[in-house]
Amino acid sequence: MAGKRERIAIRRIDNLAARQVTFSKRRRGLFKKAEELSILCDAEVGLVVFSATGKLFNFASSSMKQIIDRYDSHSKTLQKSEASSKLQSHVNDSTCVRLREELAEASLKLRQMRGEELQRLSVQQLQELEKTLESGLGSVLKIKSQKILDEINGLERKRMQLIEENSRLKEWQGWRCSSVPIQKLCMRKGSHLNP
Amino acid sequence: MAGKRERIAIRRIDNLAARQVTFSKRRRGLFKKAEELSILCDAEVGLVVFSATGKLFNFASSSMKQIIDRYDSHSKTLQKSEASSKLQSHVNDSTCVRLREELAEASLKLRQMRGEELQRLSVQQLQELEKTLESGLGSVLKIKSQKILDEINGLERKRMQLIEENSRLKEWQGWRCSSVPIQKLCMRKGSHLNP
DNA sequence: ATCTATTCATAAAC
DNA sequence: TGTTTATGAATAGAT
Repeated sequence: MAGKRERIAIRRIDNLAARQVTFSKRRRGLFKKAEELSILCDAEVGLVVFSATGKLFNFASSSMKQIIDRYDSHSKTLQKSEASSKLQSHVNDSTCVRLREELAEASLKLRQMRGEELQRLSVQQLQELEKTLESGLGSVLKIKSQKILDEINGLERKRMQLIEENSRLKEWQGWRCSSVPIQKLCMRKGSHLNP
Repeated sequence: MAGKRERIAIRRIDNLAARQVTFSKRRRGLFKKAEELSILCDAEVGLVVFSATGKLFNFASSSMKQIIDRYDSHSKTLQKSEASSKLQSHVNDSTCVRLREELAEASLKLRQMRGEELQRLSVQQLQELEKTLESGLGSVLKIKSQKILDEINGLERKRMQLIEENSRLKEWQGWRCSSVPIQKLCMRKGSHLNP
């Protein structure tokens, strides 16, 4: 028979063998779920695990480098000094530096527009942001309703076309039933302006 | 009643709302399991997730910087100790290209949030943008009123301090006018608990 | 590694 | 978002 499973407390497993077994099982589960999340929800996921024995396991929905870079640009309290030697050369490239700075600023602004990291803004800056957001929202609403109207009009136009085509088909059918010679039928069919 | 749960296929969830709900739920589950693994098995775990909307979520059993550094030192098969300048510049170029792309995307998003270049967005995308803006606006308003309240409280505190100081000064003046010897005045002035 | 009994996670509905 | 419920999944313990 199999084991009577019990709930376990979340604290370090003392027994080495049990700990290793659990590590294997749960690590697989964790990586599977990480991948599922990235696929199901269109998210970028990076997962790095070092076992107690120092072995590396990792998963990245895109590439780990890209994810780490993106992470760095988000949590950009850190400065150039901390970059790994691999990245040093990039930092020394003036174009890259400028791009990084611009990107950092742009993503800060984006995050602020999404309502994050507002604490260090002054009341006046918040007021400006509020105005910007309100005006943006206004434009979005305007364009949205415009698009919806367009869609409705498009559908209406198509409906009318179908009605027209329908009546033409009915007319055709009427002529067919009354045994009109093909030639006359063709003439009639072509003369839209002369019903 | 609750739902009759069915298994779901692991592929991108098309419906936006369902995708967001699933993202929230599974993200929590994933982070919980990441933490449990690190505690149970004494492993070093780093997890980074970017939602489809660009929001960052992360967990690190120690510190993310430490984990990334350790990851870099493990995964560096391509050491740059004496890498050719060709390879260097290539890496640099591709980094720049990526940075440019990210910057372009970020500034497009910014402009769209400000209400520009909305024409090529679908109604659904506009709807998402609308939600984001509304939620951002909500946060801005919240933080703003919070800050204003803080300012008011600060002013009130200062006002009270001034009133207190004022009454002390008046008292002093009273003593001065009644020609109290300086010594007594000083004693009295120091004894705040004994007016 | 394989097998269950059980706990846990979560899809659907509200 | 939070809650509930029925069900699918993960996994602890045993083999």
